[in-house]
Amino acid sequence: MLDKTFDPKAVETRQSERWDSAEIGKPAGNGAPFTVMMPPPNVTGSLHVGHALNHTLQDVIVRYRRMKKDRVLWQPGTDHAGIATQMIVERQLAAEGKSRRDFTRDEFIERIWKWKAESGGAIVNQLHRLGTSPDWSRERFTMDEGLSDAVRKVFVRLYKQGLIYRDKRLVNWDPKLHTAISDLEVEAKPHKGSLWHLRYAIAGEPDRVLVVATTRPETMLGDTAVAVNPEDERYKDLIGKHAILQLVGRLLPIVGDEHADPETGSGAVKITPAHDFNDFEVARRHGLELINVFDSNAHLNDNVPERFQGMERYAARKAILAELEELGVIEKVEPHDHTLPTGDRSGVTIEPWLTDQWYVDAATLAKPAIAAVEDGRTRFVPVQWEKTYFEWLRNIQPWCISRQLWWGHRIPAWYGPDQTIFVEETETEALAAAKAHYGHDVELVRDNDVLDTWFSSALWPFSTLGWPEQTPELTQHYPTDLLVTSFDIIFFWVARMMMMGLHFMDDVPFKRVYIHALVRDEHGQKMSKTKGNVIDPLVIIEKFGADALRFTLTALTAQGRDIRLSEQRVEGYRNFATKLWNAARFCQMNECHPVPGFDPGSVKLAVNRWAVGELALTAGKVADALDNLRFSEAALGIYQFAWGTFCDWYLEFTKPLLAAGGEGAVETRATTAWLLDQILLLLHPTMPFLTEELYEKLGDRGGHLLATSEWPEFGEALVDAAAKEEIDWLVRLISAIRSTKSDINVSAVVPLILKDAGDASIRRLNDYRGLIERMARVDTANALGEAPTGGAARIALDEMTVVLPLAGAIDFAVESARLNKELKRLEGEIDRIDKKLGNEQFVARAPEEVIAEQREKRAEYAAAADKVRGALEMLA
RNA sequence: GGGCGCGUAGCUCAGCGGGAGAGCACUUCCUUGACAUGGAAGGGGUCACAGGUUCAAUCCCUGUCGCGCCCACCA
Repeated sequence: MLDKTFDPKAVETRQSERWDSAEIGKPAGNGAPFTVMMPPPNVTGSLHVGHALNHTLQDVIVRYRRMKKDRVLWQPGTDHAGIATQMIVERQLAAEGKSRRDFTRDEFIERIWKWKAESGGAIVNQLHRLGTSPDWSRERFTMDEGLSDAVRKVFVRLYKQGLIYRDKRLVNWDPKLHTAISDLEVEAKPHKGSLWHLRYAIAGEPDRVLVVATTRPETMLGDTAVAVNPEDERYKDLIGKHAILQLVGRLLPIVGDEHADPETGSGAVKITPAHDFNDFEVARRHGLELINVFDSNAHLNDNVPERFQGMERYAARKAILAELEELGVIEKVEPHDHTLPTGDRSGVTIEPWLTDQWYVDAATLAKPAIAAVEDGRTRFVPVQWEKTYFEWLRNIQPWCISRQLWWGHRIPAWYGPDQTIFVEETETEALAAAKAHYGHDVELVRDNDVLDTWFSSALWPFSTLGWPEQTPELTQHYPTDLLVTSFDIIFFWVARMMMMGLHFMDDVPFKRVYIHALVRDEHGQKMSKTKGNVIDPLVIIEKFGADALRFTLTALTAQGRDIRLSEQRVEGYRNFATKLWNAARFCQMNECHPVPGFDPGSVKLAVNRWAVGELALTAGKVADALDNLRFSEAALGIYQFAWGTFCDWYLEFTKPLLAAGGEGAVETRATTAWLLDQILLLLHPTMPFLTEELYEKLGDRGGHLLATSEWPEFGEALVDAAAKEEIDWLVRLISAIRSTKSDINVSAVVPLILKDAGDASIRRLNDYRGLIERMARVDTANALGEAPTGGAARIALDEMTVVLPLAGAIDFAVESARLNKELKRLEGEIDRIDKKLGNEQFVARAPEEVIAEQREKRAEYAAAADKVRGALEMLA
């Protein structure tokens, strides 16, 4: 016998172990391949609710496809997360009073690997708790040997194809982490700053001054020009002359450039080509000098007057403003709201800085990636994300892929004595190439930088399948079928996988991309550690069970809206698990055991024919929802059937049939067991633990659910229109009786029931209502043998048998309920029209005939309402 | 400055061209045997607002208001 309640903890541990030993994640069978690439979580990560959502959705689909007998591969793994991981270990060192610089590069990397071995796998274990079922035996890490090999090959090929190159240009420099970062890793943070208006003297024009506005006075030391708009009448004549930068005694050419907007500031703008992306372009156009004034810490370097050298950037600002003040050239200072570029990892303000870095020619790689979505080889769900994707790819900038870190894939480039670059997969090959180039052996120095983490993740869909080897997995599982991820990494990851996949595999990496919502906190804020508003899925699992969490996340996943997770919701769905558990318990107590070879098409009783038909419809609905990635629809569909149809109606209808015994009971037992089984199967993708446990306990099927069952598919054949009509009628009838609570009905019916019963246990009048409900069910169940005609029905309730002329009462109940409803609707309409006619705006703006029409409608409704009232009175 | 999305019951949210829904909360009742993590009944909604299209609009179109997010080099 099953326990009285479902105990998730015990079940989850046990079933997890069963699944692991059965290796349910391994691709099995000869079905069509179905492949899903797990977005590799950072090794530094710990399970947050976003992972929980992401992996639940994938697991739902993957389990569903396995039940459909596809050959499913769900490829798991973790990402080495360059900066994040290095930061963790550096923080550990800092706690010991050391820094990365106290170690050699190799020692430091050794230390990170050690950290990974000890605590890098936490997230994988946590995913286990959720019941996720990827093929753990194929788990990969972006820095493991095979994937690193793929990274080197890709880098070398792209370099030789001219799609990777080294360039000196402005990068986003993080002065705290001492590395370049890509545009995507820069966040614009709002900042309340000041705008300083400064007067510049003009060389040879003692009477003129030029006012220039800036938010960053400290960069003045690197100014090499002032730009004005060539169309700007105020300054046109100054073009070609020079402004005087008094601080350093430098002459700044005044150039005419479109970049200067006459509407903004004073219309004249200072040009600092080495520290501003726009100014850099201006300098290119006008051949201006570039003066770099910062070192890697964003402290002033030797290119500035000695008194400023070594100053931190904000200290320098103060010092410079003080001097300007003294010079009396500050025209005015305005408060100024703007945004500051901020490093997403370090949180410090990013400095545009002139360095040599490696770049990917993203614009070229983007073209096929755009085309593939345009022609539908890859589809986004929901489709509106395609717009975001296109927008970004069509305006894509070169991708800066080098990072001045130690943890990551070291760039396979070597420099000769004269700085000639040799890009090869190994040092040996580089040396050979150098020998060929120079004609003799030379010493090479390897590039110190590592690659952006996203470079290796971009290869994930084929590198994990064994590329560059032509493995059977690669042939069979690429392109993959589905990628499930959230919108915030469409650019970081999805777009780049598209580019790399198309370039190296000549096909899209995935046919569908499902973009799910972000899980937010109760205020709709993105959850983050710094805000301290994180809901820990492990705590939820502990409290309500993994199934309840999974079901909640699935039920809340509708398109186009973020998820605000509440614990109450999880609690509600935990109750659903309990409900189902108890339904199973009921089946067990009533000896409703699965009958081998049971044919749902063969049942005879109307109630059973109805139930199997409803189940078939539900199965179709759920499958359709899952096929189209409408997760909430799938979850709620099965919920509704299991609780609303099966528990609330079917089990109640059939209680008397079971009690009566005979052939009807035999058929009903078999049907009940079968229905419960089908519910378990339909629910399995969302609630794997509960369903697996019940499946195991309710029958001996010789193995776990995925191995020994199939997804229920019945088509329309099981739907018996006559049975459906009959039982639906009963359901409506009973509902109508229930909802008719007027004294007349209760008092009209109850005495009839009680006349011959005299049951001493019924004491209070309020009991009557419960009795009616019960009776109605007994009645209908008994009536199932013969078509309910609305005539006198036999009522059996325990030992008491009452014959009563229910028909009149029932008809009355139904009719009055209908009329009441109709009346309510009509009165609502009248109200609505009255409000409309009372609305000044409407009366003022609507044409005469529209108003007349409304008046007419009102009269019609009023007349109809009167009729209904009359009918109700007659009934009474 | 562009783009996307959202405003449906007290709260969190599904839904959608023809009967306004779920979970939780609330009110009343129910220890009869699957389940009080339950059962039954009920209250509560001009589906943000205003126009338009339609026989019919919460749903489609336009505008307004409010909210959120993404992208963007404006001193």
